[in-house]
Amino acid sequence: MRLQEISILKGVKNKTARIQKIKELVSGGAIDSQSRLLELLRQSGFDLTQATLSRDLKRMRIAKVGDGNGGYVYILPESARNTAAGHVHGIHRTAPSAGFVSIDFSGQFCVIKTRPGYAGGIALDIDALDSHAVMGTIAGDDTILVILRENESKQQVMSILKNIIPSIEEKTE
Amino acid sequence: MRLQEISILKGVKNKTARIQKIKELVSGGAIDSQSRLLELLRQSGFDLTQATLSRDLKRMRIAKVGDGNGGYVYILPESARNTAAGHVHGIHRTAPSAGFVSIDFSGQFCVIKTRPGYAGGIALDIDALDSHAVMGTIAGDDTILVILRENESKQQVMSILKNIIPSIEEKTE
DNA sequence: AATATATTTGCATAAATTTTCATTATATAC
DNA sequence: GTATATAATGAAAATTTATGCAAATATATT
Repeated sequence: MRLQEISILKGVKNKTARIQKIKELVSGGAIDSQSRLLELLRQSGFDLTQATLSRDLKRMRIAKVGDGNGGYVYILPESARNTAAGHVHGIHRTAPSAGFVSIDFSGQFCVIKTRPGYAGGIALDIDALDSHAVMGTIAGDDTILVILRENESKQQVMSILKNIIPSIEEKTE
Repeated sequence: MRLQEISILKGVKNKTARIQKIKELVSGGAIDSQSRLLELLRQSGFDLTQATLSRDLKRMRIAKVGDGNGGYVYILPESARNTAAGHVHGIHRTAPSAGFVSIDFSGQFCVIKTRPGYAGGIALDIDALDSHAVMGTIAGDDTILVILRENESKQQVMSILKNIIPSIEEKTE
């Protein structure tokens, strides 16, 4: 039953999970080559080759750009605007969490409060993650409603949101 | 006088002009490789190698991304957001500079290139400044002609335009 | 003007990325 | 279940992109 077992393992660490992990790693802002990303994916238990990774990145529209400091960095589509020339800063580390105030769950809804004016920007960042767990967002001026897919746990959503709002961790743990 | 001649040519087609041309070509959205871009640049009279082009793109933070249709496209930093899957948003502040591509001066004229559709909006913003230095603007779809008053220096005009296009400084190198 | 300093560039090559091809897995229909 | 079509994947080749280095050019200083 060797083959069977292997196939089960592959089923667990499937494409969807891998894609999600790639998003997480890339949004961290510290990936400068596919080999590096591959390394990290393998450390997370994913088994794939660089060829597959290249195809994933192509489909996900993840791009490699100069980081303004002599190196390169991989970025998620929506995050690209942060890299616009003129912002001396690195890639994602800056503001997304600056406007964050609180987060709350109720059923399949998640309500995020922000400082006035920040809701739109943060909602865009959430959309940029393009997570399966997030069905959509609606942003006002200081509130974001995140509509989740059924069967997605709070924990799962939290770990996704952590990518753009690092301070969530401190606030909730 | 061979060397002399060459240096004169290089002076004419200098880095600044090349950078600008690259922006124009890339914003056209039909570049899928550096060799293709190199080809077009050469057709425009620029003489450079792929190595230089690679370094230009790195500095300009131009990125290559999957085009969602099996191929790749090079994109300008600001354009990156166009590649995202469409979601409905409430409020989102977009800097007026989002559509800005390049700026050039010739005598009392200033020509601003924008991404398609942005010229009108940016021209409105320029008009709104109601600056004495700006006599008037004429906008097409992706180009704005700004007519300046005599005796107004480029620097002066630049510093005025910076109010609505903060990234001008870096963008024009 | 001459010298020193920094920047830009091309060439050759290295490194990274993409694609082709063959194979295996997954889903669909019967 | 078996057969057929579709999609995913790895290995290696092909292509594309990045870089070390030296020469050329531009910039600043005296």
